Amino acid sequence: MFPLKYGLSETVDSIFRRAKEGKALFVNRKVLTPEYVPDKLLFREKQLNGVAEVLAPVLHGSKPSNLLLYGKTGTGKTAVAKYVLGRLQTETSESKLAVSYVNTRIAGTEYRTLAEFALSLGLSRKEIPFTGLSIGELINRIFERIRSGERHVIFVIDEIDYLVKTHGDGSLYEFTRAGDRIIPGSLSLVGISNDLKFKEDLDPRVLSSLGEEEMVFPPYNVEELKEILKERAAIAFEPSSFSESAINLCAAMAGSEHGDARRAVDLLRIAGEVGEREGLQTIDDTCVKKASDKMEHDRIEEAVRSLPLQNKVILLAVSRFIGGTNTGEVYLAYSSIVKKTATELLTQRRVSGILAELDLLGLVEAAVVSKGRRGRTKRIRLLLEPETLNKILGEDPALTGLF
DNA sequence: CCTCCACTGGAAACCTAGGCTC
DNA sequence: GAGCCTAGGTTTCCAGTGGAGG
Repeated sequence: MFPLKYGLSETVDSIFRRAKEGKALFVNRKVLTPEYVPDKLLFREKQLNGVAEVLAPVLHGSKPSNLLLYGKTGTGKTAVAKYVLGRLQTETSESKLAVSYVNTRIAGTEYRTLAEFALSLGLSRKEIPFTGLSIGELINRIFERIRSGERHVIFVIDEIDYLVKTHGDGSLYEFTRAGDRIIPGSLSLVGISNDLKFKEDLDPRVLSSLGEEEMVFPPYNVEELKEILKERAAIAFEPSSFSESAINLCAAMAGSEHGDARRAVDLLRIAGEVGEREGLQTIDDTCVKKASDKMEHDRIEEAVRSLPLQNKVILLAVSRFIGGTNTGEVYLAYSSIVKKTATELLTQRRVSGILAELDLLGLVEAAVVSKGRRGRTKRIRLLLEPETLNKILGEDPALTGLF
């Protein structure tokens, strides 16, 4: 085998040894991932039946009403939609039904949302290029596809509020009045929204059509979260490898946010990973607390890493001020850093905008304050450790010279 | 009560990189 | 190849503003 040349191998060995000796806690880790849709969804019977009732007409060949699902994150909207659609597809083996699911925030733009929809209808990459088509042309191709296939299409638009907020409701308008243009096929929309107020941004004509049927998903309470987690934990983990109080803590932490089941499940999974890594026999409260810290830490690291170069430089400029500063000072610092890189200098207007974006990501706190005679500005404070920031920014080849 | 600072944030126009049709 | 389209990031321009100091 390999000679033990490096001191490091000691640790690698001990990690492996610990992993071998330590009991595996997971039997089925997948059960605790966000993609998993359980066989039965607890505390959502009403919503399940409601969605099924609305979509059922498609089984005898008529167009179901459009449907809107509301509720905060982790209240089971997506799970319910996917569950019902899955069942629907097994009920109808024939090719007359097509079901598409797109998350607009993951797709990113209106065009990419529609392109993804088109691809899922069987249009090829050649017919749907990355760019170049107008939205109108894209919609034409989608409609033509539905019409010629004589299919009943159910299009689930997840995070529809994001689409409307960032790109308006133009394409929704087209969809809701497709009507004659796609006969003998049909198109039904299922919109999923985290934002209860997003209806205000909709054209009234779109709203009346899209909201033919509506359904609200209330947050889970702590007791319900406990039940959900117990159910999942029983499948995911070895028997008696988790403490009841760890489950309760996961439920309580997620419940205190806003009854977010996704967060509760993530928390439990990561707690399990922590326990396994430390070679523990059971998952306890400490694992959960560590998992919670780790999630926050990972989220921040990933957010910084995936930032565009300019945003990184601005973040670096912010980090030069301990205890807070304002837009003007950040801009000055930013200007002098930019000179040392191969980057273009942005205007203060743009930097101000980027600072607002960084605030939205939770990397920086940028609150607008008035300092009376001395004007109005944003009070800016870095929300992560400068050392963490330097470490991550140091990985960027375009910035290495600065450290 | 008034002024006036240091910006904010909306709007529109511009630029680049891609692709369409004819 | 000309003339059109898109997304997405940016610049330019500018009216608007909360409140400390006068």
